[in-house]
Amino acid sequence: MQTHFTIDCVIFSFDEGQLKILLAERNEYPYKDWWALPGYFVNKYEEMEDAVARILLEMTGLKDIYMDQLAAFAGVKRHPEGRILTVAYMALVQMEEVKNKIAPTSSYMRQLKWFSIDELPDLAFDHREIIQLSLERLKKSVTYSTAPYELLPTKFTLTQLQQVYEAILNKKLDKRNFRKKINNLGYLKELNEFQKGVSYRAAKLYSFDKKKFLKQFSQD
Amino acid sequence: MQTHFTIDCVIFSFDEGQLKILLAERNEYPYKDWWALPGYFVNKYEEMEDAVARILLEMTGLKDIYMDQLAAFAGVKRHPEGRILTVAYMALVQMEEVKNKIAPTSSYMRQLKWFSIDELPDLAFDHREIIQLSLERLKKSVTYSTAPYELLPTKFTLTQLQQVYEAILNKKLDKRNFRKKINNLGYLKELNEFQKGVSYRAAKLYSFDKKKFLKQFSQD
DNA sequence: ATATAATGTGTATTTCTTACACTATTAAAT
DNA sequence: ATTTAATAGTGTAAGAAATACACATTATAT
Repeated sequence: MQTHFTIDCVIFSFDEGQLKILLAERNEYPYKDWWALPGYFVNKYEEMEDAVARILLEMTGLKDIYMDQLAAFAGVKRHPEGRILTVAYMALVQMEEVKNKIAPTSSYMRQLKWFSIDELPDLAFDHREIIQLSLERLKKSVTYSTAPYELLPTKFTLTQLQQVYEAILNKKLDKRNFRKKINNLGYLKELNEFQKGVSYRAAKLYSFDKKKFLKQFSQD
Repeated sequence: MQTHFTIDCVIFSFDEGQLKILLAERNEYPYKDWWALPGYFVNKYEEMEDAVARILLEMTGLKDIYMDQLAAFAGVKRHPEGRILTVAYMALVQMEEVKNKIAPTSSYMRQLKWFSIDELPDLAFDHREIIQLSLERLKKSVTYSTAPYELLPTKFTLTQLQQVYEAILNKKLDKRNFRKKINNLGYLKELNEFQKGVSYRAAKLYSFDKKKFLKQFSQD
């Protein structure tokens, strides 16, 4: 009637035109030496969301990360020593902000590494299934959540935004149609700034107006 | 590092043109005499889904009920005696099938009663929040899940179907536009049967072709 | 000056969404 | 037999959104 209680995080970022997930190499049985989602036990007097924030801070060095609960996984056979219930969360970070952090190690985790979502290794426990669910959730929410903008820097080009959409939806989009749609969203701000450091025509930068976004979706 | 583990069910049905939820009157502290979602502890060696099925059978007398996990609720302060993690599920039943069951009672539950969703009593714990979430989930999924058909008898009229949509979406729909859309779904079967026992023109009956439905949604 | 690599733009077609009102059918009441 | 009451069932036009599709523009590097 009691169960162990952990949280696991599917931490996404966007880099080199691809969605990536941060995985940890386990240094503990079961599944020693396997790759797994970062996660850990929730403390007795700790709120679940605080535990997620704690893990995210430990893994990425960042606070106030976008997070969204996916589901609870509680299979009796998930762990050989009896039920360990895990609540899976999805988190989104900007690669720029985490790239230069020193990956922490610990007794139970040998290293952290970003994997492209189409080059994932074999995974411990039911973590493959959790990732599958997170990808579906991300796909469904792409047009009515802030997800794409959580994955991009605050100033981004429309091409970058399109690439994020394409990575999440896992299909190519038409450039002109995409821009037409984007223009009608009403919560993107065209800046008077341009991309720098590229050896070709610099693209205009845009920013995301979260207030306007929230206003739109609160009316429905 | 361990927690109590329960499941709670938001059991919906459709009756008298309204969505209804089955609630239990508690006979135990805390929240003695309050109304609450039906739920109970998950046994040590019992799969979570089996526990849900067990509760649903107990409350409705039915097996093989549609169920869908909503989310985990794990607030430290949910229960005065310490964390009780609950995984909330949404279930959908046909009122006809449960109407004549004898509502069970037990030491911890005084009675069961169906409440219309806009006449809910005060609720124990965070159950109001759980119901809120279930309503939003139901709304989002109405067009791409089998939800409307789980709430209706196997043979139903288009007016009944429209009423279910209206109850879920909480708004009136135009009859002609609704029927036009429904006609294009491709997974409804027009039967050569008519409503009986009404004192006005009898409406044609339709049935839901789950196979066709699944085929359509597996291609996306 | 030229080559390169990506940016940025318009139109025609089709599909979907919305708004809107009357006739048809059945049972019950007279 | 006729009338009444209640719901079933039906089409069209206008507007909005989605789709398919190709080329001139601009900044940098050589």
